[in-house]
Amino acid sequence: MDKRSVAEAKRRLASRGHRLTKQRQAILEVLRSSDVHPDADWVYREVRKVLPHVSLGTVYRSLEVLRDAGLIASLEVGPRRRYDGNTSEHQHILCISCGRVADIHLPPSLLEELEQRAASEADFTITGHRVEFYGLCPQCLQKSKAESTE
Amino acid sequence: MDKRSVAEAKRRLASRGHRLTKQRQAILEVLRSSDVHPDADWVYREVRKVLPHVSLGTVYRSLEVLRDAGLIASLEVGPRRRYDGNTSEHQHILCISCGRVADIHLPPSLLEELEQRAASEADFTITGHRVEFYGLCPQCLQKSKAESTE
DNA sequence: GTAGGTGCAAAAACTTTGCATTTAC
DNA sequence: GTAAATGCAAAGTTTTTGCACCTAC
Repeated sequence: MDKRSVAEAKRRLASRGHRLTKQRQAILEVLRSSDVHPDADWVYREVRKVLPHVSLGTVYRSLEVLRDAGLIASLEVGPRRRYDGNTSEHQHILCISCGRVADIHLPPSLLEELEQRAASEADFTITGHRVEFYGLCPQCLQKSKAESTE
Repeated sequence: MDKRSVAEAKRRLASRGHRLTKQRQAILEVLRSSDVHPDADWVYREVRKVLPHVSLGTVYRSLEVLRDAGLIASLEVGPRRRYDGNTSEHQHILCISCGRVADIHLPPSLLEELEQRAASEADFTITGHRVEFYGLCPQCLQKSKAESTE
């Protein structure tokens, strides 16, 4: 993680009364250098390669703090909570066969229309949305095709 | 639950090698007569009013079987899995303050456009989507307004 | 009659928490 | 220096499972 990123992370955490510890920095680095959208346990196992004594409790606590500070994002595709080092607005698609998650970028105008429609339907004040897709990734599609022609 | 519904449930379950037990029928009735989008434990407590000896394990197993048979739907807004007796295509909005879930109906054309956009972005074969919103329900909006003017 | 389902209780899976000690600022 | 954070372990919450007995078909 470069100097600028460290400073920015420190700033964002400090604004909420938190600190950038080496554990949190390691978690950030692990998440930002991967695109697997992992769960807490995966992060824990990766961080332990760098900080062997980190605890699972710290990973859970740090993921929450980092997410509240807007430094990472969380998603709930599937049964357990997963995390994403990429906080820019984007959507996900989950492979129903292998569990892999890929990124998708929908046009902001379409998302805006979505929220407007929802707002006019419900009496709610909308603060956010979640748009996810399910399907078969190219590899699993191949596999299922191969199996059906056996 | 009327005769027709029972027959339909029986048919759907039978097609997958399952049976319509009195426990499953009670679970279906509880879900269909409510719009709270409850979790397994709520269903358990409701069903126990009718069948006092039902077990939580049976509720979990039945909810899965009923969902796989298409007789109910599940949603993952929030930390635990919730269920919906209404299986017709619709979306949900979750109140971030009180946890209440309300139904929304987006135009099919908009959802279609969404899937088409996603399909053209990812290499996946899309089989489904999940569109959810977050916000404040009218009651909680009132409350937060009242608090901020205190 | 029999495959599928149930109740019960134990276990698994995931996440949170209390506390003495350490550390970032 | 001190408030925040950590490691460790224990506990909490939600969900799944093994098994002997039951029941829908």
